[in-house]
Amino acid sequence: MTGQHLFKALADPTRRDILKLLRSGSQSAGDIADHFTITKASLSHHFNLLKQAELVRTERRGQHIVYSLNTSVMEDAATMLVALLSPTQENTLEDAPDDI
Amino acid sequence: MTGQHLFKALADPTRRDILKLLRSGSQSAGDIADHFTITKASLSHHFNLLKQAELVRTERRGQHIVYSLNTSVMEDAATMLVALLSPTQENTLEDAPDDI
DNA sequence: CTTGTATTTAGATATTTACCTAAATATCAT
DNA sequence: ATGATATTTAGGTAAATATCTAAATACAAG
Repeated sequence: MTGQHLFKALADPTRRDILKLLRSGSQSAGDIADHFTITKASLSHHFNLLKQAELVRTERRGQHIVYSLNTSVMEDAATMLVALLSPTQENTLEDAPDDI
Repeated sequence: MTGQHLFKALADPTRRDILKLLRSGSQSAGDIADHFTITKASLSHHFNLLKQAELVRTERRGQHIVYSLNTSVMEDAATMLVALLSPTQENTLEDAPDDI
């Protein structure tokens, strides 16, 4: 996992709002759309990016397609973030060469 | 901490590479630039976005400007990510933190 | 105070992205 | 099969972003 898809998916406020919505339970694309002012076509585009990042899963139920959080990716994401930002023990700013 | 700036900053591969570099210690803008093929001007733009997200700090040392990770933001970021993706039983969109 | 080095800012361009409308696909109900 | 509903795909546009070159700023050393 490169993080490319993940962080890109998280970079958009609409997509983060979709994720927030889904925290309270799975919803169909149409139900999700009721919470937004943009068109369903635009939302579908966002759904695609969220799926690409594996942040959500889909399941068809008759006419509806139900979106739900893929919670298993959450730990990976948090781990990735920590890994990205955790400094190694040596070398902090204070240790930087004082080459003034 | 806005989340908007954070995830946007993390969405770009060059900026993530800058952060990875800084994990092993603070470096000046020029030293960082040696690891990339893009111009220093372009990198400066990326530095600005990383600063805006409070992912890095700067300190002037003579002619150099030394960049270092802002590690204090790391826990906030991880917490934010977990909050965004953790399902809840009763939360609605209104209950969700706005600033994620 | 002038010259050299380090970094940023300004202005321009190419690519990417978010959004829209319209059309296509999939399922359900009659 | 026909019509209605739900969702996605296609095609196009406007805004945002990454990048470049050139110019400006900040500091150090002579």
